[in-house]
Amino acid sequence: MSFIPVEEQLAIIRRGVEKIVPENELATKLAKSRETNTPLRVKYGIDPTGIDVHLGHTVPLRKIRQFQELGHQAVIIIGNYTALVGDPSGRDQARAKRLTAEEVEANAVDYLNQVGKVIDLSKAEVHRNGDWFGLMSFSEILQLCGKVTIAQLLTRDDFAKRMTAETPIFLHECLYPIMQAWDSVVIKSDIELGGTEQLYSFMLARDLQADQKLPQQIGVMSPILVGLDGVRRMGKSLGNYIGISETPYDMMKKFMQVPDTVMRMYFELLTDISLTEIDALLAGHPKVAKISLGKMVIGQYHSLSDAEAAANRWQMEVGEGALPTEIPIVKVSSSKLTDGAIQAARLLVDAGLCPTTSDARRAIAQGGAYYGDAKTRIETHDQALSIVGGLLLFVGKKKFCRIEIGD
RNA sequence: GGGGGAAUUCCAGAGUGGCCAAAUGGGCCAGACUGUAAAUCUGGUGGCUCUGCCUUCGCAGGUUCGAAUCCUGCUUCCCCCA
Repeated sequence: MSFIPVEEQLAIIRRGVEKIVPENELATKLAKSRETNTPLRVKYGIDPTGIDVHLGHTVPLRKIRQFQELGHQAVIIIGNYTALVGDPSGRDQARAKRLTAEEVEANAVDYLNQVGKVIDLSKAEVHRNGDWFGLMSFSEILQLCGKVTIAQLLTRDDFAKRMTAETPIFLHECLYPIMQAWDSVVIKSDIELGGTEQLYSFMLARDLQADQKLPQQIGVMSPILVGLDGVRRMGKSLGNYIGISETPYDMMKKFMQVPDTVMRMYFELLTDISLTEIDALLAGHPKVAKISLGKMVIGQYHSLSDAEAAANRWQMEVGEGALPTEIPIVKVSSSKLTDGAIQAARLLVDAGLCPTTSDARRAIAQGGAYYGDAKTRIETHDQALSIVGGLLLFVGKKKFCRIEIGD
């Protein structure tokens, strides 16, 4: 395997990367790797705490794939032990729930399946950090802890914030960055990928590597991908994410909801097109650009034709107000009908479109409820609706169903 | 071990005896506008057999004609000192 020139590698690596520390060492490492024909070991750690891999995760994962394509060695760390602590990064509270070892392992397997959609797992090394942490004796742990001072830990941004805010920091959380850094020592990483919030751990890893007389890793940090709200980071708990296992159409709908302002970031971090092409797209109509964005990303996880179809369907159903192609059918018992009809508010609840009668009344009172293929507005909550073969019901733009009579 | 503070409707956060289903902001929902973006405007945001009724302000009791507000006990959480 021969490597392409350092400058070319750098250009690829720098794309969509917020910070490389220390920047100047990267070229040196790449040059040395090229001279000696030795792939760099590129580390990425994930804690198997959840199961849905979303686009936010794919940012560093895509970067790994780029490294793989450049001929370097991907090293994935499954943080089955760090997961027992919970990453304190970006959290102002300690994680409420602690996972059991079994849950963590099940998640890990699931995670790898999904990660395999982005990177080439057949060429990657996969380690579980429990493989080494599980074997450590208490005295070894003490020795490890002896390398870091509390003052150093407190310089970490999120700990500092929590100190100021007078929220608790638990002792085991302090171990998190140390564990993460130790992973780098064990697997002898040359480069570690992650979000910008990982800076502290990345630097700590350098210290520990130096302490062990190992070459020091370089941190390559991606910006945090913001979620659908365009403000907060994409995350499961915030419900503002696009999962890579979602259907093409669901993904498309979500892409179209994204604020215009984040399109550039999405293009840069989630697609491979050149910066010039991005500028060209953004110069055109934002809606067109957004559709292209959606298609490009969806195409990475589904077929291009599926992506195309999803875009067309969106245009039809949302852009042109056509009836949805997939309408869930809800059966309503005939025993609830009086002369083949039923009160509107009650029907909305029975159909599952509204959680409570009060909610249904509200929807109707505000003109957000419709019925029939022509989407006639329901006027009053006690309006009697005759149920004939497959009556359509809508509440707002997003909730709808077709009613069938059943017993 | 000692001292102090706090628990309110999705979140933050007012409310210290009746005018409280509970201010305000955020979020969310619906409507208008639109490119189902943003911005803006309007309305809504405990439940119900809905001009009224019922259940809510950590839990359990109590005082009062009347309690989110007062008292007692309990639980949980935070901070400080050691």
